[in-house]
Amino acid sequence: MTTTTPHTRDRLLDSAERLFAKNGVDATSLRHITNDAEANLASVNYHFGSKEELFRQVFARRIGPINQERLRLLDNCEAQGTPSLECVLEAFLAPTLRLRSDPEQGGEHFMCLMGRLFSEPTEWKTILMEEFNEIFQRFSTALQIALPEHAPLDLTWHLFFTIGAMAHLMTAGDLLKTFTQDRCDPADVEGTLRRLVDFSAAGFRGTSRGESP
Amino acid sequence: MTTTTPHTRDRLLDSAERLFAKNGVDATSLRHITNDAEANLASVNYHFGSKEELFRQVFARRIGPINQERLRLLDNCEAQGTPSLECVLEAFLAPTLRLRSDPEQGGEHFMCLMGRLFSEPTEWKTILMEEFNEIFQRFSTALQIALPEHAPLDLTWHLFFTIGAMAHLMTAGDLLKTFTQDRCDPADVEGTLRRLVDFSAAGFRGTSRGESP
DNA sequence: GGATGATTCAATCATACGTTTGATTTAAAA
DNA sequence: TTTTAAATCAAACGTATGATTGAATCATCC
Repeated sequence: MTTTTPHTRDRLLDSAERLFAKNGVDATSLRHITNDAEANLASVNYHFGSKEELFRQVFARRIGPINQERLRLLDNCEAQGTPSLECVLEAFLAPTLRLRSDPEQGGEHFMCLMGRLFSEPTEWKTILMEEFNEIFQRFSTALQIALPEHAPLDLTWHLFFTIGAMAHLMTAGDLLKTFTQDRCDPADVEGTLRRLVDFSAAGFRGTSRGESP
Repeated sequence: MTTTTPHTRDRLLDSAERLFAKNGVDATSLRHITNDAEANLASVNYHFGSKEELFRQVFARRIGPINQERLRLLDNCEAQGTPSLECVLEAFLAPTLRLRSDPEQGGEHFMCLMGRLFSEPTEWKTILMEEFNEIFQRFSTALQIALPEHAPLDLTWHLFFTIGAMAHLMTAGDLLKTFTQDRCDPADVEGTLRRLVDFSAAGFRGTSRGESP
C-alpha cells in the first residue's frame, strides 16, 4: 500500500501552517498544533525533530512550487521576444496572490504566513531569503530587459516597493476589506492582481507627472 | 508634583520599544525588558499594570506626535490651494520614514516596530488601527481633491499599496541594503522618501503605459 | 524628626513552553 | 506465528513566562 494512513505528519504540517499564519510562529505552541491535528504532543519531535524544523518544512512544502510557477510564467513572457513590464510583474505577483483562491489546499494560510515572514525577526526571515535570492536576481534582469532605459538601481528600488505592496496585501488584506466596508475586497484575486500590476507598472515607468510634454 | 519619577518608567518604555522592535512583542519577556532597563521585574506591573498596557503606551508615546506631524504637513499642502499629489503623499510618508534619521531618540526602533505591527496577529494590530483610522480618512479625502478625476475606490487601493511599500521599508529596509550590497541604502532618508513618493505618485496617476499617443 | 505615600525589591505563584523518555501499540517482513 | 521496526502514547523533564505579594527603601511634607 502507498497510502498507509492520512498520515500524522501531513496533518501536523497542515495544522502548523494554519496556526502559524493565524497567530504567529512564536505564539503558536506545539500543544496548539498537536491538539488541532489530533496528534500526540511528542509526534512533532518524532517527525520533525524540533519546532524550528517543523516550520522550515511547512515553508519548504509550498515555496518551491510557487517559485517554479513564477519562473514558468516568466519564461512565457520571454518566449515571445522582449517581455512587457506588465507581463513580468504579473509573473512575479500572481503565484502568491493566487494562493488566496486555492482554498481546497491551505494556500490562503500560507500566503498570510509568507507575508508576515517579511517583517519577522531575523531568525525566521533568513529562511525566507534563502529561497528568495534566486527569484530576486532572475526578475531583476528580466525587468532590465523590459525597461532598458531605466537605471538598474531604480528597478531594484521599485521591485522592493512592489514586494512591499504585495506583502501588505498578503498580511493585511482583510484589514482593507474591513476598513472600506467590503468595497475593496482582496478576495477578488484577479481584480486585485490587475490593480497591483497596473499600480506597480506605472510606478516603475514613473515620472508620469500627469502632463505630457 | 508633576515629575514624580526619576527614570524607571521611561527607561522601561525605551527598553521595551527597542526590544519589541528587535525581537518581536511575543518573544520579548518582561525579564528581558527589566534587565535591559536595570529595573526590577515587578516595576513593569507597578507602572503599567500589564505587558499589554506597557506595549500600548510604548506605542501611544510616539504615534500621537507622528500623526500630528502628518496633519501639519497636510495642512501646509492645502494652505496653498489645491494640493499636489506629491505633497499629500510626502505628508503621509515623511513623518514615519524620517524616524530613521532621529537617532538620538529611539525613533528608529519605533519605526521598525510600527512596520511590523501591520502584519502582527489581530490583537496588537487593532491597537495600531484605532490610532490610524482618522489619518486614513483625512488623507483619503485629500487624495480625492488632488486627483478629482480618479474613482475614490482606486485611491483607496493605491493608498493601501503605498502603505505596504512604506511598511516594507520600515521592517525590511536593512534587508534591501544587504541584498544590494549597500547600493540601495534606506538610511538615506530623503532620497528614499523621494523615490517612494515618485513611485507612488506615478502609481496613483497610473495608466502610464509608456508610449504617448 | 516622624509620618505618609510613592517606589523598589527579593521571593514566589500558577501556568505554559519545547523537549525527552520509556513503555505500548501498530503494521509489515520473515 | 514470530520478529522487527515504525509510530503513538502518557508522563515527566527543566526552564521560562506574566503576575503578585509583602517587606524594605526612598522622597516629601507637616
